[in-house]
Amino acid sequence: MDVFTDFAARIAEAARLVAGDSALDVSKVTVEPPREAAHGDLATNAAMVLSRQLGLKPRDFADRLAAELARASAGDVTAVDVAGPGFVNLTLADEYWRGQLRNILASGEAHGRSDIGRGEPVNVEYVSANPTGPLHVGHCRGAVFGDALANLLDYAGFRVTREYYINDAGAQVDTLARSAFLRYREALGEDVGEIPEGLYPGNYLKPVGRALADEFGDGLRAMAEHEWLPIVRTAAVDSMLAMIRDDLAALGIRHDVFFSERSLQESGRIAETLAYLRERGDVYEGHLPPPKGQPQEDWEDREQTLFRSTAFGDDVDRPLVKSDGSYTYFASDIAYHRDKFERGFAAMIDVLGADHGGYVKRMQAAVKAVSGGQAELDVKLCQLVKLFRAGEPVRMSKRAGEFVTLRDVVDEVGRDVVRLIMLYRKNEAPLDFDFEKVTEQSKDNPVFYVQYAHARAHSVFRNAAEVFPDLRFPMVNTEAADLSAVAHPAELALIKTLAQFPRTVTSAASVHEPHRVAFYLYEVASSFHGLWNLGKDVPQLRFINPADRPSTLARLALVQATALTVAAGLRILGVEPVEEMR
RNA sequence: GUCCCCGUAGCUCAGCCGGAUAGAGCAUCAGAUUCCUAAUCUGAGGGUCGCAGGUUCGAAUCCUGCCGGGGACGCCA
Repeated sequence: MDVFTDFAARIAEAARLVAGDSALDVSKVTVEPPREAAHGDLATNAAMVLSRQLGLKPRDFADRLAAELARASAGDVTAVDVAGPGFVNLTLADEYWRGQLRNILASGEAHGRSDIGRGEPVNVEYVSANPTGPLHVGHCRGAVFGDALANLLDYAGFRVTREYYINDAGAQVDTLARSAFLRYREALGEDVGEIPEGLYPGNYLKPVGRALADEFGDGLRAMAEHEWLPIVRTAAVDSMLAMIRDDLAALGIRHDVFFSERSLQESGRIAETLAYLRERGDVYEGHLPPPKGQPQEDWEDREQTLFRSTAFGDDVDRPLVKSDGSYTYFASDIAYHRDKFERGFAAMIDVLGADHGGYVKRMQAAVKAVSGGQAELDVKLCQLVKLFRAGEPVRMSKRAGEFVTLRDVVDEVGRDVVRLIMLYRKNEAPLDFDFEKVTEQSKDNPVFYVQYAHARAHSVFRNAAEVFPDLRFPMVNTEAADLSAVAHPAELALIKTLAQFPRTVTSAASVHEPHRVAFYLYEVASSFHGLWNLGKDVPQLRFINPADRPSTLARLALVQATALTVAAGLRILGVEPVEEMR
């Protein structure tokens, strides 16, 4: 059991005993590492939080709580202090921390795994880019974020489904089809000249045209558009999706479900959903005030089909049917999220670009409406990534078809670099991505700093195996190891940092913020590199001591716990923990 | 006009479901290598946490209003 879970239980028990109330509500009690190391190893706010409901002064309750904790945990706790407004600070015995080290080693690759999710299903939808071309760099961040979040939730015990919504029903895929049809004619030998404005100019449609020519010969050319368009559209969308899957695979991303918007329409699910909502009074015919902001030339007042999102916290009601009679994107999305709910997801997460900020309230309103308040949607918005090369912004022109693709970035700097850099920032903060900087091999590059900690640990193992040829990775038999040589404050500090991993995972998972894991890993790396360097000043602290096998084994246990913690964290982020960097 | 995000050290950013003297990296300055990888480490200086109120034992963190930056606002998805 990790230290925080352990002592949360002990403190709750002590508090109930002192209060003489076995049903005392301890939900607001926290156990955390104090900011100041001088305050000990653990601090709890129990006295401040509980004293009011007991009619006691915080300090008085704290004194009694401290005495009880000192009594009940005598072997594990070396000091209990009451400080400030009523904090109870605990200092734990070195042997307790060595026990934590033993626990970490026993957990092995599963260190930090937890069951706070209790196997509950969570649906994480991410990427969901239009299937009209290759993924560009803008998709990168949401892709990596969504994937790491899914990993994180999985590690915290949720049953995660990774989902991609294919927008294959709008006007854009028709444009795609027309663009592909042009390439088809080109493949048949026609000179099509410049790709007209409004069609997709990219070369990536040429293979689609070629494939159509191979399959149909010039058979499509004789058809009317309404005949060839569905055929070409299907072929083009399928081809784009295959390309997108390839791009995602290059980033180490694989979705469980690809969900087609068109399938919703064709199965009548949208109409059915709107009927359901209409029955409940959440869909009605009405008028909307003109949109504010940018004046819209072609706006005209008309009666239309609206979703009563204001009943669920949105600012205005939202249209569901366009003037041409087709459904709005929002209408399909409502049906889609209803489908998620009916597939058993009460917890949904959508990862979107920051430009979709205006969409959040209505979507959350919709999820409430279609689930009868049973489901909750969290929308994670990812801010823009600005590309730089040696400090100079990289210019892109989408119209000319000149944009940096996700593949370009991955091919140039590597998947691990892309992933860790994208995750080394809060999702809603903008991110500068400099091709030069992110591949720099120095400590100001967190990718290398963290990777190197893991590689360095394995370098130690390799060296240890030369000194003690019977040893091989994993170096330490957990049960048998005598850890008493691990006693220096810097070594214990590293254990304390490693012991925070489970807590980091659960808190990051519960707030849906994978970047916390990335920052934590940097902290572990820093503590480890520091200890390594201490071996220069204090040779006895070196991990490998040829003259002293027992202490070497104890140190190797610490190094191994570090390596497996870093590896576990990196795997959550989807980064490969490398064993050597030369 | 309304809504969302951001505003913390010279720079880039953590910390934000309330906790004690607000942290890290870069940059600056001063140091460490007969060494398990110097791709590293140690130390120093550097702050009205945008501003003003409020909530409370306690606010960078929660609430309200303002200022500044970005984004969104029926028939794009």
